[in-house]
Amino acid sequence: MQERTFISDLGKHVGETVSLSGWIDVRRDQGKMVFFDFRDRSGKVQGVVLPGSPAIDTAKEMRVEYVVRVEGIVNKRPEKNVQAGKQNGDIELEVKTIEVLSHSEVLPFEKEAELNLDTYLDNLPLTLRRPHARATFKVQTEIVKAYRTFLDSEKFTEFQSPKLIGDDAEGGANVFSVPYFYGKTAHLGTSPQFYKQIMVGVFERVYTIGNVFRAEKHATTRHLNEYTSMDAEMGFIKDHHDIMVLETRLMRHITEHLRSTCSEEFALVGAELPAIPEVVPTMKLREAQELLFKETGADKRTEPDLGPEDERWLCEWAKKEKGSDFIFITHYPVDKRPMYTYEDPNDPGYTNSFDLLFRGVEITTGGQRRHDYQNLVDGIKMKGLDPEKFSYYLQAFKFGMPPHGGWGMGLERLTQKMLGLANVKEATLFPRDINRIDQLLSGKAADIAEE
RNA sequence: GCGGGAGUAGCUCAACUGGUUAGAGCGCCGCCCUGUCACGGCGGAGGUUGCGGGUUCAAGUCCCGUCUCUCGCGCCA
Repeated sequence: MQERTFISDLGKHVGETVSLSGWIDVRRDQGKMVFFDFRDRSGKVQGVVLPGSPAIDTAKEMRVEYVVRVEGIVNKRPEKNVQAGKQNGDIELEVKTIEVLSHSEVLPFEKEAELNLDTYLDNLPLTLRRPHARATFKVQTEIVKAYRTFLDSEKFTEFQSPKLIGDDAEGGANVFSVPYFYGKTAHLGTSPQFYKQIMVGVFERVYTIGNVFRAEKHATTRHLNEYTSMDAEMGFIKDHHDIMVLETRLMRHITEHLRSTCSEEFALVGAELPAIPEVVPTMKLREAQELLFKETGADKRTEPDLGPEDERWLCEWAKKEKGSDFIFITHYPVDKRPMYTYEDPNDPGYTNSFDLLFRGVEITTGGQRRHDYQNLVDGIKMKGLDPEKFSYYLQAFKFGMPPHGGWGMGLERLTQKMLGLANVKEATLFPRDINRIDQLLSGKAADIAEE
């Protein structure tokens, strides 16, 4: 049996007999002869089964998505049949034998057409094979790769954080519970926050990429009940600006990495790489609200946070006025941020924290943390929480914790906005939402069990 | 949880103010086609208009209820 040749390599084998393995992407039956587009992980090529070919009877039976092993001769195409600008547009495979490795039922949707989100999600095992989805997740893979490469080069240490958490010490209601041993209840982690801070005491600079879980019944284009959080935390900072500078460099690195690895995918999806200057526009929350008031008349100056509409407006402003798809908003009020957030000594009541907005949506929250033990205990008490419940976490701070800070970044949101996808679920392989937990059963949670 | 929009063939959609037998494109099946590349031509199958009730001579269309999807808000990444 011939060794497998990948479709992208066929150009090097003109005149030779080769064997390729893959899927039937398109079938064009001409009667006496049949054309196919074959697809494997490396690309596509046209195959032609000529009238006298021993494969002609089999060819008539072939259907889209059949998995086949094909032997044939790689031929240059006649001049008039060359398809300029198309992969393998100058060659084709003259098919001699077709071996069916697997049959396929008829697809329940149109292969190339736009699909409703519902149809797309209900058919993920198939719809993920579509070029648009493949491009999306190729880009996502490269984002993660670039994230790692950059932080590794900055001497960060990657670690794995637990997903089963003993108690929801912060008291949020939005956690999933799971039965644990001896009648205890565990929870699915909503953030690796405490662990990464503890790890600063170990390695100074750490990052972790992992899934987190939010039991919120939200129904928006930017929320998921399970998402991938790309966290980082670093010691020996002066304040939150050190973190913002590093994150800016990181985003520039990711952008350049995508430029060199994913230009085809961006073209296919119709997206543009982000514009990111060396210095990303930055303003305090109150400055942003003033600007909003001055420019639009919308008075949000007493609000403790920005609404989605405000975030979209600020991003448009940053793009138009500063040529940036990104904007940092800093100094959220103390009572709007978690108990570990560092209060700005020069701006009491406000924190050394920031959000990074990208194309209209928050992709990052970050900031400087309270590193002094007593200061952190005060922060916990100020939130009306019980320091006793944080004793495990607090140990790290009793024994010398450097000034530090970090960020959490939503991978799916970043991917969504990079590619201009309408819904974050399109940037998630197997998204979990209020109804969709697993397609292995009948598809919708509501069908599986009543609450 | 609250507020919009939507649900018609396998998919994407159409059906003006209620009015014959609910249509189209794609897909599917059959026949024809030796250069197609989203092949083409001819023919065909396929519908309890989400579900339940109501108004009416007459309901895909109007009303009530219900389920589902989707978008926005809250919360957040």
